[in-house]
Amino acid sequence: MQLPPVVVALPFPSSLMRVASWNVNSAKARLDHINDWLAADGVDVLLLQEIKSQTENFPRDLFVEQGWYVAVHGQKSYNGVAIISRYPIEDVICGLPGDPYDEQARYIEAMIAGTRVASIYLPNGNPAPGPKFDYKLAWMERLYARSQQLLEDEVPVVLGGDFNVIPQDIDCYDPPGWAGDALTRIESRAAFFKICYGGYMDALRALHPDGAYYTYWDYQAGAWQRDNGVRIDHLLLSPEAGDSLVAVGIDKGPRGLEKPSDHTPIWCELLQRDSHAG
DNA sequence: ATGCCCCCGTCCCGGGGA
Repeated sequence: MQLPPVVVALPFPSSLMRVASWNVNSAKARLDHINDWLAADGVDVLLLQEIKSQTENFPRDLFVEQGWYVAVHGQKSYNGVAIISRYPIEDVICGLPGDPYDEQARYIEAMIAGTRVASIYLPNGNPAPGPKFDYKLAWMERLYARSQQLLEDEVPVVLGGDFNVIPQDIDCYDPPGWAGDALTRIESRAAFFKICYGGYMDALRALHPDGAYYTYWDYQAGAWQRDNGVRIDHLLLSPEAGDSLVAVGIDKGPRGLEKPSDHTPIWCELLQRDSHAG
């Protein structure tokens, strides 16, 4: 005897919110790629890193004219982060709290459709050991503190960006070759997992616990053609966001274009159980 | 062991990236 299909009625209207992160290695040099990807992907919130432009020079109007909301935290030449959203952006914080003397534009955070999102460009830290590695670890400790603060609000939180951490050897094409690097050192990995064990889910590993998934391929030595990649761009989800995770993936398309960024987007889809989105 | 490649600045090299 055939059983009738099970119908699950959700208590509230629901929709999906698609959040992506992309280190574009210069917003100006990648403007066409960004525009094309926004149009083609159906993304709702795009977290950008390494825009390499001052806040006032970011091509904000180009996106606003197409109906996007934009928040930017930039600086001259280096670093710089931004958020491009289909929904209004509220309550913006520029700069990672915890060090008023830190002038590097590596963090922007905002509320979008009931979800708290952050675009993160974590310091590289090479050469290690050294002052740049110390800066990286101090920055990660501040990020941990901020991540804990954000849990108190009990809202969905997405910490997305270029973390410059290769969490496990499986996330690297050549672990011995990367031994001792600031991206694989035990201190960097410990700081990354401290955030995770503090209550955040690595979205990609939550749904794909095994296998190699890369988000970055060096420009040099044919790394892309040889698939010599590493996984350093991550989406970390608070419990409220993790509970609603339905899909996650890496879009390798943009890395194969002409004049690409050396990173490619990582995205996730969250089920929205309220009326904010969609 | 080093550099390959790419982007920025007021610029034809050097710093930074990872």
